[in-house]
Amino acid sequence: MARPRMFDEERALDAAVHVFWERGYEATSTQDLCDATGLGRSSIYNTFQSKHALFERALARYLDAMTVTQTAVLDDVERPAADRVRALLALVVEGEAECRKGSGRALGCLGVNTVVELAGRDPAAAALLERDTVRRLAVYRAVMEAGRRDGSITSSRDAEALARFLNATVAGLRVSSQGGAGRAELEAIAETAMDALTP
Amino acid sequence: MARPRMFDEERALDAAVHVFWERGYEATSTQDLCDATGLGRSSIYNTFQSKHALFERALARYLDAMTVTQTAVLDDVERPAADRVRALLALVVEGEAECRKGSGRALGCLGVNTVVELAGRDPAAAALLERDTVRRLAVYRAVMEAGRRDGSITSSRDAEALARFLNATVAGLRVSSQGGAGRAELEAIAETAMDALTP
DNA sequence: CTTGTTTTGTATCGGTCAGTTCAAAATGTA
DNA sequence: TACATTTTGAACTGACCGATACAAAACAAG
Repeated sequence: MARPRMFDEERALDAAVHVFWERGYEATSTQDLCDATGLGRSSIYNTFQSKHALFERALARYLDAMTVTQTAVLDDVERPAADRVRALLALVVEGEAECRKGSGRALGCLGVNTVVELAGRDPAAAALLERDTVRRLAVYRAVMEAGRRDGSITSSRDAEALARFLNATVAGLRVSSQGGAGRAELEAIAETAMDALTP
Repeated sequence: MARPRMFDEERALDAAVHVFWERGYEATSTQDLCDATGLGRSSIYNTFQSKHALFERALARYLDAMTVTQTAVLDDVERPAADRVRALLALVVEGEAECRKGSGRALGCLGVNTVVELAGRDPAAAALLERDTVRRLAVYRAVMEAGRRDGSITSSRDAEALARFLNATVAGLRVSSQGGAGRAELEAIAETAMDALTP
């Protein structure tokens, strides 16, 4: 029928995620996207319509993957809920330490980065982030309620507040990491945060 | 001797702070800076050398003002240290609620925003932020030690960890605010964070 | 008033931005 | 092999980027 694509759309999307993650939306040029994906300009625009549309798809893909990963850790019903929360924080710390060792600098979280860079003036990005935050807060709330039931989380605060606190703690870890904090410092933050859940 | 300036350099700097705060470094054009400050291009470049140099001065000015304000709250020796920490968090929450009511959206913190946007690839910005973080952590550490002495902070964690945790909490509040959290949610986060200090 | 010095507005610089155009290349089908 | 359809690469578009050139304007000192 027609000439077939010479590239895998999902692989290209992953490459785009990585560039946006490293450089942010504004600082990433379409040329950067061509270089990172290995695609020509025509293929990029033919497949993804515009830089902004590509960013939306990249962000959605990142948020989905991240939330799936986090949910897997938090839904492990074998362990006490507090342990699962600890595991989530460890995952974040590990992720930051990992990419710091790999590329020399911490990347933080594309979600957090985009909240800071774009949420205030890009309604499409804000909507994606808002939807993801709602979804993630629900998972956080559930694990807090489970923690109250299994006795591993003894805070008297309601699950909603604890979920918000966990969300803020993850963001705080990410920013601290980008600000230069090393693994030991991030672990200290995570452990201290746990004290608010199990005093 | 020569023609005098028709503008106040510090007022121009404040306008630049505001514009960088709202839009970030990359998304702010030199034209935006002209509009915000009311200066012509010549005056901007004649006074501040370059967009980047202007940003450095704006960032330094912001960080100084912010740290001075926070230090004033945390050094109020009349009150128990835990109350001072609570007051600091209230100040952050209040600041976010304020600018949300004013401009319709939360601005977060120029320091946090710059950590996220630039710290990884702009050594000059990273150095300013690093210097400020060290300075602020020292103040945080001092108030944690005071809290242990006056008995208002009962956590057994060392002051360094508590200071890092407070720093991360402030960043988490800022990001949560930019992500859409309202005053009540921010207050819940702040109160929950306090539980880690005075369990 | 002139002179020397600085600021200011305007016009402009080369470069890069996101995005388009278009013809050549590459396929499945007939 | 010839055709229809799509992808691909390269050249190109107008707009905007940060930064500069330069002369008119505005002052203080003499």
